[in-house]
Amino acid sequence: MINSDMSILEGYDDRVSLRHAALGLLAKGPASGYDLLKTFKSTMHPVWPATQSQLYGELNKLASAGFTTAAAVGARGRKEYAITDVGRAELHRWMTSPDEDPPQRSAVLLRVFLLGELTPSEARQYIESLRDWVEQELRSYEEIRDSSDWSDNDSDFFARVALEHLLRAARRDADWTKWVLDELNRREQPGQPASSTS
Amino acid sequence: MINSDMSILEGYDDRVSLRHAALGLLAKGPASGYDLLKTFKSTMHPVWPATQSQLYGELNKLASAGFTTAAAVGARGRKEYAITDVGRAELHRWMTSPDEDPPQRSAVLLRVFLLGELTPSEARQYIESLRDWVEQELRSYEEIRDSSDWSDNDSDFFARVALEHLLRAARRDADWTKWVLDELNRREQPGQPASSTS
DNA sequence: AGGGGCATGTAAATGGTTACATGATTAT
DNA sequence: ATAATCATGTAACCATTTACATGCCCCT
Repeated sequence: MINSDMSILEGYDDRVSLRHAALGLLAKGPASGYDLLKTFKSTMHPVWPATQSQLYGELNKLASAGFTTAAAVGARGRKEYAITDVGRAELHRWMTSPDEDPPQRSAVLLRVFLLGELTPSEARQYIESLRDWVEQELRSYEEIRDSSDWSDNDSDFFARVALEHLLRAARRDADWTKWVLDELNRREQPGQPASSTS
Repeated sequence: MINSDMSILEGYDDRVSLRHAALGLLAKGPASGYDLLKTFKSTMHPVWPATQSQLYGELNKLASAGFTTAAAVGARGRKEYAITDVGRAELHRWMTSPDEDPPQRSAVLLRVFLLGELTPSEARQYIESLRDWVEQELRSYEEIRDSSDWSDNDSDFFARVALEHLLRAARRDADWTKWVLDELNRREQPGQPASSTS
């Protein structure tokens, strides 16, 4: 009744995602805005960062929509939220319909695309600092991997799978920056023919 | 006078980037909104997509800010924009200060992180369709690589470098989905011990 | 004459960021 | 006491998306 027709079909916006990030975390267990905020600033940061302001707003909307219940109010005005059946249904709907995820934008790629507007030396410097940055990022993910104990439950397993994605992305980016620097060298060498990069 | 102090220091927002995408394209040569729109829908799409509405608005702001001049008005009200010296300075400033790029969000990674909320079969299906999707993406980038003739000028070179990034990212994502499917199989095999994924 | 492509614009809604603001509780 | 931490909220601004709106030029 309540769950299947109207509440989902009206006023929804498929493109939203902090909604689903919060809902997803609440699916793992009840929590307050303050609790969730800590998760968004740590674990979730490389996946779906959120500010305090936005999170509290979204949690209120989630409750108004019936996706969560603002359960007990604890000390210091703490509001603990729990996901409802309607909320689980909405989460499930979103998880299984990745059709229109928000478009990806990359400031890094944009800069790379425009690197011809800088001097060769500036362009090289940009790639070099990018390399340093992604290597640092890689090390930080490796540290997370090595300092956590990953058990075999679903939650840890999929967190590990997500981390593996981040690790591989950082490795590839580091390799790519080195490849770019090689290509830049090759272009600057006068006698050398340019390679045709398979 | 006009260029150095006020126009740049007031009302700017370092996080903006469609501004810089448009400015960057205009740095390669004068163009109209309509011209740029075609570029945003093709070449720029995997880098920094933009809608018609947003682009026209931004072009007007760019002109008001003195970063471009709305040069000759041609047939059918066509406005051709050209970058100014102030505009080049602003582009340069942005290109060499990547400090605070907008934070990255990945709906894919978010779903992966929450995959424990689906049944094993649904989770597997999600990864499988992701694999199909990224493989298709990879093929489309390969086609661009193979059907263009990349000359040695800066513009082509850096476009090729950006494309290489997209190619490697797609390959990496495809490999990663296959790794995830292997891990899922391993978890479902009863007698087999789970691998500890280096 | 009429259709298709060229060409620009505006309005409303939403998501995200920054900054501001307030108060309660716990530990020192 | 008072500082740190817990805990939530609001207001203003900006970027982005969707939908609506308009008109000109060229070809057949």
